[in-house]
Formats: sequence, structure tokens, C-alpha cells
Amino acid sequence: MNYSRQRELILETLKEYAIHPNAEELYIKVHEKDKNISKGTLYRNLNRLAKEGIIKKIDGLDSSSHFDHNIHEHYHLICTKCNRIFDIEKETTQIPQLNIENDFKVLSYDIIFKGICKECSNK
Amino acid sequence: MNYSRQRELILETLKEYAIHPNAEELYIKVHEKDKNISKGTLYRNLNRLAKEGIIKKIDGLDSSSHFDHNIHEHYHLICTKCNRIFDIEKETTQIPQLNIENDFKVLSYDIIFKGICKECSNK
DNA sequence: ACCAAAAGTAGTAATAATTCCTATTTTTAT
DNA sequence: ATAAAAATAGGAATTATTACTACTTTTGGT
Repeated sequence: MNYSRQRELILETLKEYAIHPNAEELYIKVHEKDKNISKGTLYRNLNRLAKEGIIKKIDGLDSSSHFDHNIHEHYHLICTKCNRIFDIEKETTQIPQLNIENDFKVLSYDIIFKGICKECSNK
Repeated sequence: MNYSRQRELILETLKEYAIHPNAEELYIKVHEKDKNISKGTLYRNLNRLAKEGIIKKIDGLDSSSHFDHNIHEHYHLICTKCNRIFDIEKETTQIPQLNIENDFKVLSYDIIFKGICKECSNK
């Protein structure tokens, strides 16, 4: 993977997010910094970075993919009321143990919990 | 949820699949049985059925959602080479234990493993 | 069985999300 | 300095999904 200024900018901008933006949301911020950056470049790099394990791709919230710069191992909670993604620490979850290593080489995994967050429950 | 012939047909057709089709793939089969069924109806019902826990929505393979009629608890393996979804039984995985029940009411969860399947490894 | 309200649908339009394409630019290794 | 490889910009094209509206079906009460 050769260096590219654009990829650096994309990664750097993603890191400024506390939430987990999708490509469109991220594009707005990236575009503020570099008017010439293209959507193709954004998508290409987000997918590349995710494949390399430098960022995480989160699916399941809506029809778009969301991205997480946090590579420290953790899982995700999706509130189906307010449509927000919350992080959940590994420590509160038992690590899945697979007996399938011979059949499938696991490179990454995510656990996505769906439900209602505290805030929405109290409404 | 009122009865609808179309929803029955969609569910019945999904159950004929061993693999995990996306809406488009399913539409082809459903459309063979009922020429008048619309995409809107398909999407509406797939999402409804998934929300009710009657079927499972699987995200993460590509930009489309895939669906699984198998409600028996299990997780998923996605091969990033051949782009196929494999089922993995609960028995081979420790059930995630959450300490967050007070903060988040979990309604469902899925574990998505990504990696290379045996077949693709042997190539 | 009849009927009104509620729920659901068909068909199509619109939007959103993502990928593809090509000429140009940048990076990298020599 | 330079050529090959990798990456980008910009826009077109495609794919996936949702929205809209008039019409049809379901349901529960009579």
C-alpha cells in the first residue's frame, strides 16, 4: 500500500469523530479540508483501511456502512430507536471461542447487539 | 401485524434458500411465483420480519443486506474471497455475556466473522 | 354477511449508497 | 532522473433502498 496524502487525511479526519460516521458524513468533513477529494477515493480508502484492519467497518445500522477508527478490540450496540451506535468493551463480553479454525481462517470479527439504549428506554 | 398473502409468499420463498440471499436474489424467485409483487412490498416485509425476529438480517458481506430464514441461534462467517456466508453453530462459540443489561436492553445480536474459507485457502 | 377503519400492496418515482471508468498525477524503487 | 506501479479526480453508471399515492385486503364490531 503506497502512501497517499488523501488516505492520511481520511484517516486523520475519521479519528476526529467520537461517533461512527458513514462515508457521506465523513465526506463532508474531509471535503472541508480538501475540496478536490473525490467520493471514489474516500470509498476506496475506507474499504482498504478496513481490510487492512486499520479501521473498522460497522454494518447493520442502516443501508450505509459506518466506520470506526477505534482499533482497540470492542463490539457494538445499535439502538434501534435513536439509531446510534455505542461501543461496548471487550472486558464485559466473553471472547468467542471457535472450534472451526481448521475450516475457516478468521481474520476479524464483530459482535453487533441490537436493542434499546438507556436514554430511549426512559422516554 | 395483519396477515398478508405476499408476506407469506416471501417467507416461504426465503425458506427454500440454503444460502442467504439478498433482496434482489429473493425478488427473482418471488417474482416467478407472483408477477405482481413489488419491490417495496419485498423490502417492507423483509425488514418487518427481521424486526419481529422471524428472520435474520445479515449485513457485512456487501452493500446489500442478506437474509436468513434460520431462526435457530447461530452466527455467521463471511469469506472475503468467495463472498459467501457460512453458518456457524452456537455450540462452537461461547455465548457473549453482557454486563450492560441495565444500560442497554439487548433484543438480538449477531457475530460476524470475516476470513477465508477452507475451499479458498486450498486454492 | 356488512361495513368502516386500519393495514397492506402495486407501481413507479425518487433518493441514497456505492462502484466503475479513464485520463492525469503521485509514489516508489532503481 | 525516470519508468513502472499505484493512486486520484471527476463524473457517469449502477445498485440498493425508500417514499409516495391510489387502490385493495384484512379485521373487528355489529
